Amino acid sequence: MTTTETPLVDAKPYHHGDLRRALLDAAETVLERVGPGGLSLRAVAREAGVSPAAPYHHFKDKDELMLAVGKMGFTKLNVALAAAATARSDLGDRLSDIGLAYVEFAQDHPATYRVMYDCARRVDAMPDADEHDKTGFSMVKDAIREAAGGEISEVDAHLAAIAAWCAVHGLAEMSGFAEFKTLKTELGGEKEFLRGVLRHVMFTRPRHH
Amino acid sequence: MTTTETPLVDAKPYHHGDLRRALLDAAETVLERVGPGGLSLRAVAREAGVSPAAPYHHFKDKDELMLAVGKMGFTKLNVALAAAATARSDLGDRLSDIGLAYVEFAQDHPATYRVMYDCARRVDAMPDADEHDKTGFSMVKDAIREAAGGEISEVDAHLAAIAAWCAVHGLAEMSGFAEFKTLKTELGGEKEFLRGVLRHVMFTRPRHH
DNA sequence: CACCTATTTGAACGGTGTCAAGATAATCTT
DNA sequence: AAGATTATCTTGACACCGTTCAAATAGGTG
Repeated sequence: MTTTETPLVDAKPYHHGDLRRALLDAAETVLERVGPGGLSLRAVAREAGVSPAAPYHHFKDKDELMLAVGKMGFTKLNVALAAAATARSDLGDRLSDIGLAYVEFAQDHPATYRVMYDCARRVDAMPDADEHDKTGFSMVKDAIREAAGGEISEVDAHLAAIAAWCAVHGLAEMSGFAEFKTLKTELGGEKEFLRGVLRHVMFTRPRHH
Repeated sequence: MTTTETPLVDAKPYHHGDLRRALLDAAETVLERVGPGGLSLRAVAREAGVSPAAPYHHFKDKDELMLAVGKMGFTKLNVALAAAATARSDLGDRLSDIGLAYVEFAQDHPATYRVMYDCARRVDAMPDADEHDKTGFSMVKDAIREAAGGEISEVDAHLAAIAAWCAVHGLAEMSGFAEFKTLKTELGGEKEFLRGVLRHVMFTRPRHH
């Protein structure tokens, strides 16, 4: 779309063969190896087996590469959330299933998750963040309406969805903190701890009636 | 304590005069000027008017400097929270007053706030994070018990406090997102938006009775 | 074939974190 | 008070980083 309209099948356009894709994969590999702060564009190029200047024909900037990585991450996250939302929801309710999947995704790909939100913070840089968020967001909103049994106003559903999103994001970033360790063992495990917190987070009716 | 036991009054020990303090101040200045990603140790030294190698006699690493900056930030945050917790709480309840102060602190010092949690994530690097968190954390817990009118178990109060902390942290990081803009104007302002979200976040009784 | 365009390389520039050695100034010992 | 000691700061250097630009290379087109 942007540059060469990469041929969709067996993409091996010129010298290397879909370097753009290879760079994205290399970036994710290096990312989870050395963490978000230690990642260098040169290391990504090294991992992909090309010269340090090669990436500049596929991404105008290091930032643009990171942006693409973040976008990929959001796509994967939404897949995981959709899977959790459509699974059978007998044990917990759907809302806390989604929240659990969210936190577990962040725990499984911590560096990628960090890059995702480092990108998302720069609004101008993510013009179509709406598109990505909306899918996850609407799932949460639907689950909230379902949990409230229809007796919730549109704006309250929206606020509750934002609250849930914020809380789960915070939990994703802080679930590893040392202060929570004793409580986790006390409750019998990581998952039980997360469910416990989520039970408090995802309340659907505001106080003050 | 660590090095020279800096004389408490008129601290101008050797050549420059309490360079450690000057470096911390310079770091905060540069931080809020160029953002957390763009901050360089050399720029901090430049701002303080010393050579690039000078900081290495007061901090073993760039990381150690950032850690000290983060610690300072947590101290300031706790001051702000304590002020909000002890103020008259007629308009909103104490819980949402604290949450509001938290988010506003993060909005006023965005780069410092980022450094704070970048440090806090590395648990090994913040051995006494407990000390700092506990003050803010116990305030939240007390406010939760107050809001629940005493009919809340210890573990539920703990979980609710964690939930509130996570949610407010998430809100602090995402309150600037573009998706929330229309809702903000619809609700009549930033503060009203924040109160609205916090009303959903800080519920004190979990579902499933 | 020659031509053109996209891709990749190589070398270079300024900036960065960090360290070793030397210079400088405050403190300690006598 | 004078010399020895120690802490502080500067200078210079190294490797690495992001980025650019001219040259080299290779696929597509006539």
